[in-house]
Amino acid sequence: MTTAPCFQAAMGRYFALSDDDCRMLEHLERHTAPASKDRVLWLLGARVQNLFILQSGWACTVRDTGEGERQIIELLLPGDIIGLREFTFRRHGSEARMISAGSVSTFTHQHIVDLVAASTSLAVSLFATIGRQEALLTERMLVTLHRSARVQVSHFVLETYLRLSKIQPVDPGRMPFPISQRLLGQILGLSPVHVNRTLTALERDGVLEKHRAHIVIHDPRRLHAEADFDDDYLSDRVDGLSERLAELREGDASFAVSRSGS
Amino acid sequence: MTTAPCFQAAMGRYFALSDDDCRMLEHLERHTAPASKDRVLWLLGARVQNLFILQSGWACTVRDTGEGERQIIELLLPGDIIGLREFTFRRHGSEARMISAGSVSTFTHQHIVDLVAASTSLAVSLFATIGRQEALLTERMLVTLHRSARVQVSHFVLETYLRLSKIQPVDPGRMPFPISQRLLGQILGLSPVHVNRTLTALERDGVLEKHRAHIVIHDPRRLHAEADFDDDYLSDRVDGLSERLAELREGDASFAVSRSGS
DNA sequence: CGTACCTTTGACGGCTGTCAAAGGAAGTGG
DNA sequence: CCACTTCCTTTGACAGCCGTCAAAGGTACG
Repeated sequence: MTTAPCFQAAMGRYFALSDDDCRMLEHLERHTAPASKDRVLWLLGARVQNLFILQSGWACTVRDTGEGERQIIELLLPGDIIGLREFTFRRHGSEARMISAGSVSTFTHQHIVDLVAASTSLAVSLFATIGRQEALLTERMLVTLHRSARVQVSHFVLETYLRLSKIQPVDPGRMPFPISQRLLGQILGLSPVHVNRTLTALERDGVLEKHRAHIVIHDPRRLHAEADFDDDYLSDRVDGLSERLAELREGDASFAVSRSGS
Repeated sequence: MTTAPCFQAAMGRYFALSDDDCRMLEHLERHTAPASKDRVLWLLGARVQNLFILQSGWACTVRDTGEGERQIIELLLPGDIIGLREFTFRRHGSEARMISAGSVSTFTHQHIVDLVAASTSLAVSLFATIGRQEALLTERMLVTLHRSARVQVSHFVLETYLRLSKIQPVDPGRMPFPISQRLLGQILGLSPVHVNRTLTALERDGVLEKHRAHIVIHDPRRLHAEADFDDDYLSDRVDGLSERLAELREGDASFAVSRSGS
């Protein structure tokens, strides 16, 4: 039951947080419990209530698409917040479940409102977080719609490698990857058969080597080229907002004042 | 230079806004100017600075995908805010441009910070807005990855019809639709040739009839079936948050207080 | 009246899905 | 420690949706 401030680190990626901000984030991570593989965090159609912070292990949100097919919408890694995109909805439009065993912190959607009310910088950090998650989704869509299966697989592996590297050092020669070929197909919208053919080809060409729960990246540069990768969308850089936050903190409410009515 | 409170109406979809909130939104819509067809609002890679409220006309955000192909990421209709998903980024990961002539209100990303600082209910409404935009993207991805071109086209037309209907009455027999077949292909990830074949088939079967700038929906119910449509993701219903906002407004900061202690 | 863009149609090819079956690897219970 | 079950991986054959290429007709606009 570690209380590694996983989420604090993630939220602090965009700009420095105050001590008060950190205390509030700690509060969110207070109720942490282990979660087994395949543990369901919420079901499709369930009333929105709880959000989660993934402390360890991998998770995903997923939708069934008629005819028994499933599509993974987002892959969540440690430090990610689960449910932010849906916290203003009445009911969940997806299912959320653990991919591997791990642990999650639980809190309610009303806590998010409290956070937003209490701290502008945390609110903006949440916008930054949701924006990054959406950028992942956008990039996935671009790749799945316009690139071959080979590029898709390469792109996803590299993206995941880069995301993981942000939260912990990762050895390209042995990167954690608890994703079966079937699941990989559900992430990319490919059939498991074709995923297998693609992986076999990538292994034959010495690009990477997928094992049951890890991947060997033989040549990161080669993979980068295979994936035709442009990593702008993974950037945590924010611009011009921290300055504005500082001004607001110092009482310059030039705009905010004008609201309360002349 | 109308000051139709287009955006206020959109922001008020989730829960009632106070007079102060409305005044602040008016402020955002102060600088409104006409925008011609194909007017570029920002370019890929440009520094993030301005956001826009689409007062009239249609717009989109778009990405080039190598090899001269383009993918429309989101379609923006009157009342939509343009740039919210990227306002915490340093540079734009997309291009934004007008699809048809219209008018837009312009303000800076720092204004969003001011808004969030000044009003919790507006901040939460912004989260609701960004969440709905992301839901559109998710649904588009599910349909494009797993359904035939026929379903994709039907789904998109119906979705657009329902979105439009939320902001103005729409006659199914003559719905505005300033989208060329080429553009429709860029939205769905299909070739213009195949879009044409699909539309031809849908017209032959009496489902709809696309003209240069409008669509005739012969039988909405039939279209609904063709699209295998589930409109949950278009819901504006929010749950449990307005109550919390009211409590906070009345000074109940039970959570916010507990943060700084024990 | 010409230019540019949009729409339409046909032929052809390929990437990827489906179906089917067999071999492996991991976990379970006796 | 072994049988059994279940899931994952692998391979082959075949089909189909959709992209590409090409060309012609239509429509708006200057």
